[in-house]
Amino acid sequence: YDVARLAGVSQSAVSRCFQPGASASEKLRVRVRRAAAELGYTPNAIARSLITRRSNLIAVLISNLTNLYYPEVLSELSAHATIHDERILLFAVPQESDIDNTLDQVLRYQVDGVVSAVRLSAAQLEAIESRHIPVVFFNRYLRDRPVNSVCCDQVDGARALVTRLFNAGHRRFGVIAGPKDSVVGEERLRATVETLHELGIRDTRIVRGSYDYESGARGIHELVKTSRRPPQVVVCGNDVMAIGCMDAARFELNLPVPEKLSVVGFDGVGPSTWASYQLTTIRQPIHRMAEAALTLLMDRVANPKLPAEKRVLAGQIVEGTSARLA
Amino acid sequence: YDVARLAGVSQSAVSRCFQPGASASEKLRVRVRRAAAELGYTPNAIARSLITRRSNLIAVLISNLTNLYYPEVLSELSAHATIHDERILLFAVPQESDIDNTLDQVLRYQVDGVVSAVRLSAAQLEAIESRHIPVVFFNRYLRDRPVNSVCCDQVDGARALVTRLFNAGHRRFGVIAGPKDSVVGEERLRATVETLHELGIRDTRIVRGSYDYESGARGIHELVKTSRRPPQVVVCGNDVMAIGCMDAARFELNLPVPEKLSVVGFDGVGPSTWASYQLTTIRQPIHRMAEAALTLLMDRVANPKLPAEKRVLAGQIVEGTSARLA
DNA sequence: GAGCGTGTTGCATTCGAAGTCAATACTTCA
DNA sequence: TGAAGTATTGACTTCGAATGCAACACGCTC
Repeated sequence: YDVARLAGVSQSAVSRCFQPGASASEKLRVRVRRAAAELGYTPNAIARSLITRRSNLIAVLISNLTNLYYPEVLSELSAHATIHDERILLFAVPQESDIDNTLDQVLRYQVDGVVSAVRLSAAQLEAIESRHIPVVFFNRYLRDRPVNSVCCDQVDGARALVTRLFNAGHRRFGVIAGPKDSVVGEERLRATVETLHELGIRDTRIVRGSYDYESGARGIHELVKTSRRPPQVVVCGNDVMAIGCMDAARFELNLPVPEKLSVVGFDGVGPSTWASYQLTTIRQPIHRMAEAALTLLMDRVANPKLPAEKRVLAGQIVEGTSARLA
Repeated sequence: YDVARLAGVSQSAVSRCFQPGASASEKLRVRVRRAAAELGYTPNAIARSLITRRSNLIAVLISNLTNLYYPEVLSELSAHATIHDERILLFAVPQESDIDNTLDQVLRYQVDGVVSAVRLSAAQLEAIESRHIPVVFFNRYLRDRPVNSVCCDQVDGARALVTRLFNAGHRRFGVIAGPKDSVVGEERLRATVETLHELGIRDTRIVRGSYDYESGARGIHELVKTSRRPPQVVVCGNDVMAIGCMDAARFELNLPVPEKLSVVGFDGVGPSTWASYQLTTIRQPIHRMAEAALTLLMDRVANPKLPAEKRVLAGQIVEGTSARLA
């Protein structure tokens, strides 16, 4: 401010010129703005947030950026953060193990809020919230504790999809599930298995993957190898595994999709619509989810006493050609 | 600090306990640390950077996160930033138009440096550097001005690849190039065309795309439609367009790849290795490039007087099955 | 023209941490 | 034991901006 002060005539009242609500005459505003422009002055957000106690920074915790799904999430989060005049402090957590170090950094930067697409323990969550920093989980939550979260509905979509697959005549189901530590993944798995039970199908084979292409390919190999007859349909924990599964089925196992094998996925990422796959999947309304996450967060910034809230948005079945649904 | 001060006995000397180089007795350190732990104290990075004039924040400017290539870049940048004890302030620029607003925010946050994967005008660059904030371009640079940048070599890779395609017997070439504002894209286009000229091929058809799947598909349609005979090989400006091109050729134009049409791309993104594509491409050493970018940047933070430097890393040809190279 | 209300502006303080300098405490050696 | 030297510590200032409060100016009414 010194600069502008010397340039113009007044002093730290320059501050008011850069704030909409402050009382400052139009004359002063013009003069100050001109001086600021001349000296190339830019307000210092760091200093401002020191006194304001608002950094306009939101920490986004994401695990694996190469996962196709997360970049879309990040992109949407960024867009909505901008709307709320917040900047994104990105933490790409390499290993679940060093989350504690990451969280330490999050706290140091006095962020206004945290959007976490990675798993946090109750203790870790508590460490953040005890600083009165609101946290919103993205497609995650904690079982034994109310938390703010935005999720895509797993259950309804899975039930509907499985039922349609059943009605189309499929009887031998296989599942390539995600890792056990994914709460939504487990929910989806459970919904699938339960629905099959209700339909009278009990011998569903389940293998685990890690949400990447290779584990989808490994998964279908395993399913084929360990059963007398290959499955007629494979329900995959996400699109990327479904794609890996399709490729392996077609090119390595001689199981044309969808003639001999139906494959369905989950997420609705970009490549699922590519002509080679045309995946039948459940698309997450990422745009809406990001919007909800930011709104939830900013509401809690404005009013910290709001109770925890979980918003569940419905996924939408996208009918591709990777599964016979007729 | 108040907290720790009240808890322990001393006052702002607590600061020294959290710095390695400061003089503080072991006894004090222990006592302070215990008090800090008890009160859940975390140093305030904002306040620190106000006096230190180091925010430990690096702005990363990225245009289109859904582009497959950029998430990998971002992931690597993040990893290397952590090594240098820097955090990433992410700016996903939606439109080239409002870069100025974005840059204004960058300046407000007193970032230590900027990594830009988006196009900046000379004036915009000047606006940043006049604040003594070093800038490193990622796969971009300015023609008429020396700037720090890390690029993947376009020319050598393109020449080698085109020559091999020629030697394999291809004569009718098509190009699906990127948009004109991409400096590296233009360089690659030029290298391709020049090499073809030297090989005696002058009637290469060129169409423009926008680096996404659809424009790859549109591109091959256009190439086929506007020539008497379809090209034997298509050189695409990036992998995603190459994939779009392959799918359209196979499923819409009845041009099996690689039997009737060879396709090559550029980048080496994850999906290029998927069994459906097995793209022949030039892989960018993203890990090394990110490392170089951060090193370049941090060197300039430590010593602002270092001259501009451009680091060009060689791309590596990945031989898939999408092109006959024999 | 005095009194009053409203709108501007300046002064001084505050945020949390770092660093300077001076004042101690402690160590070592003669 | 005392002097010199070193290690540790505290008081105070600084960074840049925001804000409460006081001071001031202006316009209005009676």
